[in-house]
Amino acid sequence: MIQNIQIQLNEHLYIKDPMQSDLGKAMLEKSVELIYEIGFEEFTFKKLSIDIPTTEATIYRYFENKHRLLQYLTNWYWSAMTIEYKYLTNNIKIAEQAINTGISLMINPTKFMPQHPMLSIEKLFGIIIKESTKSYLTHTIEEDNILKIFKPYKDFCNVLASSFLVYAPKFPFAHSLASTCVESILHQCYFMQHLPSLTDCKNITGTKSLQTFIQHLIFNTLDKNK
Amino acid sequence: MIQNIQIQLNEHLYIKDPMQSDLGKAMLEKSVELIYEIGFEEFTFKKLSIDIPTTEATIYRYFENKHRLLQYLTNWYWSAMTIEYKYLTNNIKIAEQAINTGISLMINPTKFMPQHPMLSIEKLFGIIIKESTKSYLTHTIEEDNILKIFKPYKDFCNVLASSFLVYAPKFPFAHSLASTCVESILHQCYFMQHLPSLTDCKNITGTKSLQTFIQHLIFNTLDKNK
DNA sequence: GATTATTAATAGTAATACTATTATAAATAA
DNA sequence: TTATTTATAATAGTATTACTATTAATAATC
Repeated sequence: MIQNIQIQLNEHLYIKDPMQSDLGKAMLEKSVELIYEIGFEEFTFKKLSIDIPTTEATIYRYFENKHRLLQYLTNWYWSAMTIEYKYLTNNIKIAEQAINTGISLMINPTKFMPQHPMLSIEKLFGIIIKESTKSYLTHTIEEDNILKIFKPYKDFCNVLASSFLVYAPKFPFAHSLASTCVESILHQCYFMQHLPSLTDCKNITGTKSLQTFIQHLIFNTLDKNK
Repeated sequence: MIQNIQIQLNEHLYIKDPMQSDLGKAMLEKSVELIYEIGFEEFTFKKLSIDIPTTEATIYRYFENKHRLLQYLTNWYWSAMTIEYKYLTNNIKIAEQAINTGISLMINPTKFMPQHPMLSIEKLFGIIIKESTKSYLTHTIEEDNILKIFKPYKDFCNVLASSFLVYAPKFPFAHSLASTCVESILHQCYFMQHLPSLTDCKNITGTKSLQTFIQHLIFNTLDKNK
């Protein structure tokens, strides 16, 4: 586990860097709690300002809108996950083992990621499961992409795809499989909680069945293409 | 292709059945066009009322809110898809062939689904790709689920899962694989259009590469469990 | 033709998303 | 030390959104 690493994020995500002031840090901390509790649609800067406490206008001096704040949080998450994955697989020579580590990390980020003094990884994971697709399923996707807003998410998918290619160098769909796995894990977690008939995985005993399913998906697909 | 089938939808989706009046039908037709054009976040009943034309309050007499209207459209889509899948695979004895039909249908609904006098399947498919997850990633998920709002989506996943089980009766993750495939196809379509580095599939030549990827995913996973 | 029921429009309100301007505090220079 | 600049936050707004109570108009039935 890595500690005390300041994650440098895309400066288009904020107007004023929230990490540079106590008030900004409070915005991040409280926004994670509030979005986790009431959901992104119900979340407003007015409500956040009451929790901090500060004024609505002050939050607007840090973030363009609530959407950018969500992108800030998802960027932080995927940046941290990429660092953690690289760290965890650093001395692993066997590709299969690296991939399994990646699956475990994605399913149980709280077990692997270091505790953060400000951001609750558990709540952040909950936000990633429920809200993260809303950060790119928007009408501003093209502009945001030009600003490199989705780079951390792409980076994570890319390091995962690279591990797939070490295991099966001729596999022609490494990137598609990586993004499918990332999204599938998040979806299956959501379905386990809220729409259990859409999954065979159970929440009990540490989500071991989800791990098995994703292993099936990845290794059976890759084995035919080794 | 099936034609002239009136799809009966869950009555909790609307206050007044939009299919029972010309004004209601105009709401459905114009909402598909408008959501397709400007996206669900920018879509409001006020804007829709100008397009129809009618008043905002009148639309509220048909739908509780814009969220229910989105759920109405996604329910219509998955109901129609389930009917179409059952029709297309009706006389197919070979499970592999049925599954391949399902994949084709999901990737190219416009090729298989009958033209609809009111709803543009092409635009509706675009809405499904970009907006459909927003119909269940909400804080009202539990209440909505009790009202059986997600039944058509579950039904489609279930018929797909059933085909998987005909092909590989011992496979323990048929439902997870079905929901993963459905979501993966929609995601890969979105990534092809907007974030191509997250996929290996290309939009050109009729999305054949996506078909190949999903076939890989399904059959390699199922083959090991036959 | 009168009564009842259905449906749509008018006219609102509270909350949301945002911004221009002012006030306050901190940092630096004279 | 005081004056000046700079950075930061609060005040006080506005336009839009989401929604509703009430009234008006139309159609159906007695």
